[in-house]
Amino acid sequence: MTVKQLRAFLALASTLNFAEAAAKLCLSQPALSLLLKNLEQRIGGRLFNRNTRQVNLTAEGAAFLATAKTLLANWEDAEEELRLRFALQHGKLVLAAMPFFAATLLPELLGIFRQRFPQISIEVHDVLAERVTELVQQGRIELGITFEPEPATDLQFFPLYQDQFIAIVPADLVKPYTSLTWQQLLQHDFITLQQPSGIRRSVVQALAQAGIELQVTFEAHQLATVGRMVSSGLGVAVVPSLCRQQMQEQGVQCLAITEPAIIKTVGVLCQPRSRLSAAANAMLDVLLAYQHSEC
Amino acid sequence: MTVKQLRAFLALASTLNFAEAAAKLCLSQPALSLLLKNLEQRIGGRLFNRNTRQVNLTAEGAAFLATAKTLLANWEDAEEELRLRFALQHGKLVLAAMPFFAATLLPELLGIFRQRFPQISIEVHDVLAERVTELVQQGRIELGITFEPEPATDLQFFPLYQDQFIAIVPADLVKPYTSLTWQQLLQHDFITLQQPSGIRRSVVQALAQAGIELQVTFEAHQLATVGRMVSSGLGVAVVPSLCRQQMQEQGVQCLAITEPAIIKTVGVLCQPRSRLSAAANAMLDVLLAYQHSEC
DNA sequence: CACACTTACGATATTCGTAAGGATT
DNA sequence: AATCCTTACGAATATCGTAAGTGTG
Repeated sequence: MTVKQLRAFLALASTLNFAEAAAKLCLSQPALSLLLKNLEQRIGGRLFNRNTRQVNLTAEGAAFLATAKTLLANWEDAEEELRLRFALQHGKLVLAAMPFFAATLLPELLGIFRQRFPQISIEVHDVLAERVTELVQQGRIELGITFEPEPATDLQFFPLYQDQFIAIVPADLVKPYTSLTWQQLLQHDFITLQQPSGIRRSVVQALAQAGIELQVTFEAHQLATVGRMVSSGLGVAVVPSLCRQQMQEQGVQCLAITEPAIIKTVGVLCQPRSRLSAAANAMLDVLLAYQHSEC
Repeated sequence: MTVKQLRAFLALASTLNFAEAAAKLCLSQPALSLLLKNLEQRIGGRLFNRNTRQVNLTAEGAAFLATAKTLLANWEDAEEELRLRFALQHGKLVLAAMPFFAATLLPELLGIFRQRFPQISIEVHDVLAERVTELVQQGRIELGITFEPEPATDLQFFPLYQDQFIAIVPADLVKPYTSLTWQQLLQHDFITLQQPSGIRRSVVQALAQAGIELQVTFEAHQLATVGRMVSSGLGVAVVPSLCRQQMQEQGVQCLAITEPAIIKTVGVLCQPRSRLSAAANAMLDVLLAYQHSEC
């Protein structure tokens, strides 16, 4: 039984008229007639009762109709899914990254990838760490750059590097320190990102473990804003070390911070490599290559 | 995407060798090569990574493998089921019959059918004659065994036999009669089935035509009950001759009845043969064959 | 007699197998 | 050099569309 035959059956079942059905199938009406005749011969019985004046499903045809519909639907869905999979290889890669990463290291990495695979277009979702994980789990993106998550699902996590968070303080607050303790830092007003931020959660969790409760004076939605707030002398903040350059450009001072140090692993969350598209695999290679060059 | 292409993909995925896979498919090896090339072109990417020395699934091909297997399995299962249905090796037949018929002749006929077509399951609705007709008209059953209805609709009626109703009387009421007239019969208390019964309606109608009004003393819902009532000496009754054996087993006497004789045609009500399923057609043949053997 | 499905037949397109070509070990 | 996939090309097959045929209302 061929796909074409099944299409013919369904078209005729829906119209009960050879001419109409043939038009739907972009076939001449005799061609449809033959197609159906061959199908009926193959399965050993009539699917339609027909004379020159009317066409009707037989009992067997009616019983087969529902089956046939799902058969063809599954067939076409599978083909389309496969085609989409390859479409990624041909043209498009979708990934997500935490905003601070998307704004710092990612552009450079994308540049390297693009140089090697110029025919592949890339869509970047710069969304909060939690949302990155969600998108990967939902299969809406192939690669997500985020903090190391619980190793729960069947997803894989490839570490990229370990980020030791740094303190940023106003330039006029510079002292002979090369590093600060949290005790010293918290003598100043504290500025953080607003609630769902992965950076903020990391800080709060680490401090809680050290028995320190964080008092927040100012909150903002974007790191750039936090940087400006610090450079304006409103207070101090803590950010991933990856943001050092960006912060320094905004005129703040960066200092290591200890007791406790906050160290978070940043990496790539994705399906097992074998299930990734060729494009995603290539991108993952680029990301992990960066890691090695760093060592 | 054609069925043949999918078969080619699966064959090659299982062997990872063009020559072997081609042999499986009863094709030349270059033909398989072309088949796969066309498939890959159609879906826009490679399913196998191959050089002249080895063949391997791509990530996309591996992901598609499971899908492809179930696709083809479903396809072939559906086709086979349909084929079996036509070959009467599979399927279900739903029929209805008047209770007195369902309880007398029908089991024997079902046995004959089942012997010939053991793979077809049968659902019997033993319901009142009126309801039998309804079910056929509604298309909820394919065959209905009932009294000959008005020749109204587009349904067909195939007569099976003519039933001349008989009187049943208590054993102690036996007289030298071999038959009774209604006048003689109605000197005794009369027992019938309750109102919607087809048997009762037949009797009432026939008597009305002869100008006789029926006085009913006892009513019951099932023929077996009527039989017991008669054998207990409560009165007399009239039943289809088909019930003779069943009645005699209950210890009543059966006598022909005349003036008027009540003769009703019993047969099969159904759609025109061409609209029946193969199974229903076969059953109809069995039913009508019984008729001929009877003559 | 008109409409709608089927059959017939010639043209086109597809598929196939044989033979030659090319790449990898 | 041997093996195995790919490409080339002519032949067989299948499919299609036009036109004629058939049956039903």
